[in-house]
Amino acid sequence: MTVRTRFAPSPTGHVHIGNIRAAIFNWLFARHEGGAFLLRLEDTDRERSTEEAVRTVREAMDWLGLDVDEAPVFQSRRTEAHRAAAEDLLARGHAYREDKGGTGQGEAVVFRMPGTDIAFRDQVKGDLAKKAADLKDFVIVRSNGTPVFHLANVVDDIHMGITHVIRGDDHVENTFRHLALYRALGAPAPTFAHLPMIVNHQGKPYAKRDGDAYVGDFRDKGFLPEALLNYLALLGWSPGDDREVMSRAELVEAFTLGRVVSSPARMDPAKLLWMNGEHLRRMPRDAWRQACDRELARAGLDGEAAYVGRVLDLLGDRIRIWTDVAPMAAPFLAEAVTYDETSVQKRLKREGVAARLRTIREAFATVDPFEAAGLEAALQAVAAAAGEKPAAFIHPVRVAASGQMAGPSLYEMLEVIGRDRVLARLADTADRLEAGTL
RNA sequence: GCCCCCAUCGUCUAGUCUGGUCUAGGACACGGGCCUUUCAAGCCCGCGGCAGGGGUUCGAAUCCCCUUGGGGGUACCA
Repeated sequence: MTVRTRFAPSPTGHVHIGNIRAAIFNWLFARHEGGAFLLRLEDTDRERSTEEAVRTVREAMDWLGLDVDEAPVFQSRRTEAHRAAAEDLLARGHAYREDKGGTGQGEAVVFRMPGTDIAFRDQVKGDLAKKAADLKDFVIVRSNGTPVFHLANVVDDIHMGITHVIRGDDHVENTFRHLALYRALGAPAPTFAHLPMIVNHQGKPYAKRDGDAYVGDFRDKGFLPEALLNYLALLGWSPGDDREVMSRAELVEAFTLGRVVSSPARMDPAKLLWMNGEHLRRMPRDAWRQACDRELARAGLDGEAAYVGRVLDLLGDRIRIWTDVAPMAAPFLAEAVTYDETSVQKRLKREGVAARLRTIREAFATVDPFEAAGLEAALQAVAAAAGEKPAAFIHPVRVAASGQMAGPSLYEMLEVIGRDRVLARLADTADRLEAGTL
């Protein structure tokens, strides 16, 4: 039998990473098994379900590369099938009508639990069982005629031919009811796998309004989809060997439900960032370049292609996330320097720095060609003549020329920034230091 | 309250099913060193864990029980 899995979100807003991880595991399993991965929008809550939200879900999936094999099923269009199933259950004595809870709003359709213990083997958690006494009858169609989640979910999974239900473990209790429903409906039950929850950086469960938790936010913050996919796949699953940085293909190849862990995992932004850097470094050079150019354009920075290429080469591995590109490249592409406050405090606001900047400016002015080797020699000579350590010049020069105390090799950086701008910045910084306007 | 699930370094995990090869391995983070007169990358070193208590056994991270802690469920929500 061909494997068929599905992701069944209710499109009520953003997709947070707990949800998308369920989609990722369903997708990985389907791809690993050579099966199909489907999407069902559980949009029966008409108040909160919007087209906008549906688009958000699909964008998040597209971005992560979770391709769907068949047209998505909209649960709201399957209401008749749900009601028909309820009628069938009623007709065969598996359900009854009752004003449960005495709402006075009419009678709901209530499913009759079989009165037997129910057990199943969860692919992640192992054998799970529930006593008949702990299993109560439940409403499947409200008194206003709308189907309840449990009914709709099961009827649609049967309709879609789902063979493996892979979902969050907040659904384990529901599974006993769903199993009873499958049996009453005369359909074979799928295999179940319940994924442990994932909690945020503070160790709290992801709530509806949890900043930082939406898939779109990760894209906006400059993460690579491959990195998020890889990181999330490793939250609750491991390949069994020491591999961590894995490509999409490697993940698909290695994924099995048996290796999913059963305890909850905490999101670690630091490790995600590290992983992003790893994937960035493995990117094909031209794609990397294109993405960098896009980042620069977005920040309103540009330059002649070859020159930008030189700058980017200089930055290289220092870029760990797309949002690093613009601020790191700015000293090379923007006319005005943006001074980093900490760097200014630490390297410029020191005794004698202004004077040293003027001295080194004089020396640099005579360096021709304005290249790394000559600049280094000049700086060494100036330091020696002044009886100071090179560092006394190196650090202030770096901040004066780039605004930051971190960056590429100093002399190469100066060479790329160019004579005119370097000399101007050294003079300007000395002026501002003396005027106290820095 | 009742029912269910979970528990290895700060974090993610390997190891648990099929007790010994585990004086518990890897990764991120952190500390130190090399490199670099910055930062990043790379390399080396270090720090750090089987929640607690009882059993079973020649032997337990691995099996059993209890406790504690965390999570989920207990809707005419999904």
